[in-house]
Amino acid sequence: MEISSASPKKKNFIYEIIDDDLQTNKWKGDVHTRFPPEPNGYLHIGHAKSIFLNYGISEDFHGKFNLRFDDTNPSKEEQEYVDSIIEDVKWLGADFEKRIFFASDYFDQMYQLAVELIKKGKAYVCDLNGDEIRSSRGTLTEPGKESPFRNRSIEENLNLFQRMRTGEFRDGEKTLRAKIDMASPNINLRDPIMYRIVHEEHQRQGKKWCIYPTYDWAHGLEDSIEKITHSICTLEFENHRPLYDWFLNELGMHHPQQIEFARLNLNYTVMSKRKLLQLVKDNYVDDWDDPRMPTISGLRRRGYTSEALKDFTESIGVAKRDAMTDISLLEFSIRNDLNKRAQRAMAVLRPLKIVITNYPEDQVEELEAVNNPEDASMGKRVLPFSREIFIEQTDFMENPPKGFHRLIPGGEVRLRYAYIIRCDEAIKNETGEVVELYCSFYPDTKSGTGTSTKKVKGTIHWVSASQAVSVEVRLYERLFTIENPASDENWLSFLNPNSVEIITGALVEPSLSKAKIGEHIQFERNGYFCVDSKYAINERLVFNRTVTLKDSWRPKK
RNA sequence: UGCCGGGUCGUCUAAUGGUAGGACAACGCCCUUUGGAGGCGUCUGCGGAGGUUCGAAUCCUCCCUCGGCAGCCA
Repeated sequence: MEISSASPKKKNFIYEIIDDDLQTNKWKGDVHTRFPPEPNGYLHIGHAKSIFLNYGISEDFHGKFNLRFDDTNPSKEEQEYVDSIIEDVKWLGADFEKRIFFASDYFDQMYQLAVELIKKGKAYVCDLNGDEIRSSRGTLTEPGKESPFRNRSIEENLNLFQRMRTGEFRDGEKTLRAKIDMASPNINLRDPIMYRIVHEEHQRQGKKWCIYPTYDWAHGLEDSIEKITHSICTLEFENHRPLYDWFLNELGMHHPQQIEFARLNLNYTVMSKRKLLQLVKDNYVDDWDDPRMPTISGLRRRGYTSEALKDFTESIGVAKRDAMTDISLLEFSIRNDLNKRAQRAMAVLRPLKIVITNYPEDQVEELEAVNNPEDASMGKRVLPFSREIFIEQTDFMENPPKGFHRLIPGGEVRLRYAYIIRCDEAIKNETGEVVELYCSFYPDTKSGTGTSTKKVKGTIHWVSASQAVSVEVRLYERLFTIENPASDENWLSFLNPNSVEIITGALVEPSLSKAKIGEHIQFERNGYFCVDSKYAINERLVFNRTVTLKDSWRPKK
């Protein structure tokens, strides 16, 4: 636990801004942030960065944090997304207490404020259609043309706007626009649209409305109504800030400060909701929570912990420069976390049978194994050992490269927690494939006895044949084969065909038969795994590989 | 040809006129009954050119370069 000080330590440029505001008493000591997702998809790790940033600020400065759904577009939003977002935000540990809000609950208020703007002569109803508005907006280098409806009387605007609301017009027939400056070098200020007509049922408001506010009009109002002090968003809204400020200034309302930071980009994946939706809809992945997805739900199912996600977002920092973060930083965070909390177990992914020829036929020994060498309080367990065991196929090589420390013909290796064995004979099938090993063991080399005079380079994991439990294991690789798939319009062609490998004949030690859904376990020498929540049928266990162990072994030439 | 915002090790990020540092990655070595973990070490960076200054990543000028913006999406 850290000692909280009046002025939290400087973490990034946003903390500096807030520090200054506190110094100058700009907000009378208040710090109030929010996370404002649109419920049009599942949250991803980029959202986690924003959530931890906003929630972290509220914690560090003893302020408040709101969860607010920016549900202003009924054609894209669904209740399923609202539910998943609430679950994910809670799972991340961002405590919004009772402060969960919906922009749609402010629609009446927003409507009244729009009327107010019309009365000030700062907004007008425009009859131009979409094409006409676009063509009259001008270009990046040329000013736009003023709408012929720009100078309607206040009375006419009031009347028309009211009739827009009551459903007298068809979709797209009219809009309400702010009257700002069609020649502004900032295109967002060229009489932006505040309301559009959409005859569509809203997931929370039903058929109450057929006009819906646009982001630019709505967002500042939402922040203002909730008395947000620091409205933190991503860089692409930088050009919208003058408009955010314009609306709030004209209305003379509480005026939060918008601050932009660079969104998270991770290599070898995509982060836009549109692309993630396409992966789901077109069945390139199983669902939003597919363990290969960068979604919060996907990462959770994959075995990531919220603590690791938080640690990751803190380690990458917050700044204004566009960045492409290497996935290895994320992997470091999860390994670091799981190393401390995951119980160890023996699991053989691709079994190779060994018969220990000098071990008694019917004998079963119980060997003691530590559950976590990092944490003695996690205790010990018992492993059965017998004449027939399985080891990893990759732990035996007939013609090993230099530096190979595992089993080779005539070579010796230690079986973790058990004995040192020697490989006497490799049995092959008709195609020359090694299918079984005959080995002998040295009785005085039992782990923990200290009676062994032998030294071996390698220690390998194993499971006892008769007690092992058969499970399914899913190994995941990066979803895309290139670092930045989003930069290519043929991004789907870079999907990794080997992003998941399903192994049905893996064998694990018997203690794992009691493993619970979501439990994190390290398969020694293999990686961190997590009991899957979806694929398991009946008694069958399915393990997702969260991440491999760091592997410093490189065959020398 | 417009406006806005950026450019510091391979990656991410500090330094706020005073020794360019950390983390990840990589590579060595040590240790190890997980080729895990841990320990030690090495490597590599201020986009460029001028200027101000005793002193510049930091201030000024110019250049180069990258990103965003022309939805009735957010």
